[in-house]
Order: sequence, then structure tokens, then C-alpha cells
Amino acid sequence: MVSGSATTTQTRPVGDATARILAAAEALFAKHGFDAVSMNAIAERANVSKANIFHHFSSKKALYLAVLRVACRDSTEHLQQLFVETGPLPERLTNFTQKQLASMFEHGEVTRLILRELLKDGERQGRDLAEKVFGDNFAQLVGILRTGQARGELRADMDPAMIATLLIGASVFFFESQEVLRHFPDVKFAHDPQRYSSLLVDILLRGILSESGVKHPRRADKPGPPSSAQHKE
Amino acid sequence: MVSGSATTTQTRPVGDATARILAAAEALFAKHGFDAVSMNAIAERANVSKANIFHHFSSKKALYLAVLRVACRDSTEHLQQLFVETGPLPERLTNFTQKQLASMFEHGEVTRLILRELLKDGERQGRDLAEKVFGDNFAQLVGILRTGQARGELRADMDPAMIATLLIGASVFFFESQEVLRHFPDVKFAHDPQRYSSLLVDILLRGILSESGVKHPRRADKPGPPSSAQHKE
DNA sequence: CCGCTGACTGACCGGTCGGTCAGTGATATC
DNA sequence: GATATCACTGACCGACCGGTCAGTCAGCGG
Repeated sequence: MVSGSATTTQTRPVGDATARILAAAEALFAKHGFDAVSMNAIAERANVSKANIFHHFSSKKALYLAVLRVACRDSTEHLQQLFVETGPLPERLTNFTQKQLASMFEHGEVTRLILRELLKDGERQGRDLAEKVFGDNFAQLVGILRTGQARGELRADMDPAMIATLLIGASVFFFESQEVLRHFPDVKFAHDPQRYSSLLVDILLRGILSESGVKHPRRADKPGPPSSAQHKE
Repeated sequence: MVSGSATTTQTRPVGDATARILAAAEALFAKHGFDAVSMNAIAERANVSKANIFHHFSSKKALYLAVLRVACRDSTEHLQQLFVETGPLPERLTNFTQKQLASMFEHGEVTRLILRELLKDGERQGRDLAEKVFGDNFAQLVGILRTGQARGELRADMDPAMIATLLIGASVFFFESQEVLRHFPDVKFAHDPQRYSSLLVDILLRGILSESGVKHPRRADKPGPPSSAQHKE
């Protein structure tokens, strides 16, 4: 009936409904949360009958977990693309932060979905999924920082996990409080994630760079985009 | 907190029910979110009839807003206590961060309630309440940092709003991801907010302290508790 | 004593929830 | 053609939702 448009399906439009259900559920769950979304709403948005959802998913919670699983897989894939870079460590960190922020905003629904899981208290099932997402790129980021330490680019007396937490945490906080920051008169970077990540990395670098590795004895007086933090082109 | 005992009430335990309803609603809303909490559950926990709740509050949403209002007022009061300090700026920042973290964990339910509002997309009513809470101590923190800049303690080419965002954001992120961080093998500060804030401020200080104000040309090689970040005494 | 007020309750309302089920039509296998 | 399997649906279920309502009860001014 609807959709069923050419593209791939040559023999059967099967499985298509499942994808539509997942997409609809993802959007609604991300926007309103688990309890505020009814199966009727999902069915309507996916253009299937409510019963059909139960044909593909055993329960509402099962559907939610499936959505979460897909979201986490996608998110992990997106995040793993942030690490392909090589080069000097400051540039890599700037690049990572900018890409991470961009990825979070680009897939805002998924991000919101996962962040929502963090706020839950009891529930085990969703949290360890989110945990895996964070853990993967957290460990990878820590590895990069450790390498930087081993190569003498970063202070040896510094906890890489702390820097990683700060980098990821700053990005996460910016994502979830951007709308609020936008209304603070003092904040001039609320509408500009690129600028935010530049400022962030610049602050961190001046702190985490070892004295021998410091390449910025003096810079411009403006807090504008640092020389090492500008976009590649 | 129940307050129904002695103190003021001499003739009647009236008004007590309203407080019990608010307390029950706050706990349940904070733990499970708006939609997952039924009026029956609140009534049961508050030891009143469900109809009685509607006698005091016109609707479920009105009750939620009342809870949020109280939570924001309390939270603002708590946060304003973080700024009574004087003394050298590094110490003040360390103190602020530690107290902020302690306050967030001490009033975890309220914190969770407010953070949940940040995740909402459309809804205007709750967000500006949360905005006010953040805005108040954000502006105050920016003021402190500006003072530090004026006195030459901090770099002049640095955005105070950025540092404030980083300080608050790092605390918020630690609060909401503590349970997750706890499972990361690289993280050794997950169970120790004090240590976290020490590490945080130490990193920020080495970055945001102006060269003239730098009092730490060399320190211990261990990442242990930094001298400038230990408890005031 | 009365009448009034306000906190409070049990029973109940229409509606929606998550979930079930018998059945339909298309497809593939024999 | 008979059969089995499949995705899929409309009608339906009991439970529970937010919210209402008539009415009870204690306190209080007269």
C-alpha cells in the first residue's frame, strides 16, 4: 500500500514494516520518553496496525529495547568514526571533540534516547546498553591520551580517565543544556558548537600539555579559534 | 522535613497533607518521571485519598509544577550557599565545586527532577524553571571568575562563561553518569566526588591561571590530591 | 443549637492503556 | 487443489488512567 516504493524490494516488501515501526518508535520514544508514548501512537506513525507491532515485538518494553539496541549500535558506529585520525595530539583531540559534538546534534533523537537512560535509577536493562556506548569510545579516548603521555606530549602526572571524562562530559552537557545556555547573556558560544569545542580543547590543552610539549608560549589575546583547533580544509 | 510535629501546629495537623503530597510526588516524579507516576501511587505514598490530591491541586500537571517549583526554590537556596566563601580564587573554585557536587548528591531526587526537565524538548513550563536555577549560580560563578580576571588571578584572554559552563557541566555530568563511570576500569574517581572535583579544578587551574599567577612551577609527579585542591583548613 | 466552611473520602466516570485473538489474504510447497 | 506459513488487521479485553462527585466529618461563629 503506502511506501513500498521501488528501491530495493523486488520480491517482497517484507521487513519493511518492522523498520517503519522501529523508526517511528525511536522518534517518539526519544522525544517523549517511554511512558508517554502509546503503542497506538507508534502504530499510527508507522502506518501499521497496533496488533502488527505485537506481531513483530513481544511487548512494548521489548520494542523499546530493540529501539535502544539499534540506537546504541548506530551511536557506537558514529563514535568509532571519530578516531580514524592521526597526527599531533592536540589536533586529534580538537577533531574528536568537534566531531563528537556534531554527531550528537546530528543524531539528536538517538542521543536524547540514550541520555534519558542515564537518568534512570533502578532499571538495569537499558543502562548497560548506554554503558557500552559510552565505554567504547571512553576506553578508546583514554588509549589516545595514554599514547600522548607515553610520547611525552601530555603530562605524565595526569589521569587520562579524568581528561576523557571531562571531554565527553563537556560535550554531553553542552548538548543537553544548549537551549538553556542560549538564554544566558554571558554565554556567547551557545549557538556555535564548533566554537565551544575550540574553547574547551584550548583550556584543556593549556592544562594537560606537558611543559616540554607546550607550543604556545604566547598566543593572540583573543579567545578566538586557537591555531591548533581550526577546521581542517 | 515532614514538619508536622510540634513546632508550629498547636491546634490542628492541617496543611500537613499538602506537604505529604508534595513530598511523595517529588520522590516519585524524580525517580520515575512524570508519565510513569500515577495519582494513585502518589496518594498511596502520601497516605491520602486520590481525590484529596485533586482537592489541593487542580490537576496532575499542576501538582508536578508545584513540585518543580519547590524543588527549584530549594535547589537555588542550596546553591547560593556555595558562594559565601572568600579567599584566594583557586580555593574558592575548589570549594564551590566540591560543595556543588555534595549538594547535588545530597538532594539527588531534586537534582534528578530538574535534570529531567533539561531533556525535554518542547515543554516550556518546566524548562524555564530549571533555567532559572542554573542561571542564578551560573551568573554568580561568572562574576567570581570575572573578579579573578580583574585581579589578575586569571587569564584575561579567557571566557569566564566557558569556565563556568565547564565547572557546572563537569559536576552535572559526574552526577548523572557516576553509576556508569563506576564500571569503567580506567576510572578511579567514580566513587569519590571529592577526588573528582580536586582533579577537575586542578586541570582547570593549570589552564586558566595566568602565567603571573601560576604558583605551581613544579609539583609532585603523582596524580594524587593536588596541594591547591585539598580541603580548606 | 444552628449553619457554614473546608479538609477529606469512596465510589464512580469516560477514556486509554498494553495486550490478545480469530480471521484474512497472499505466497510457497506439495 | 489442499495445506501450511506468513504478515497483517479489526474487534475486543481487563486494568488502570486522570479526574469528578456526592457526601461525611470536625471546627467554628452565631
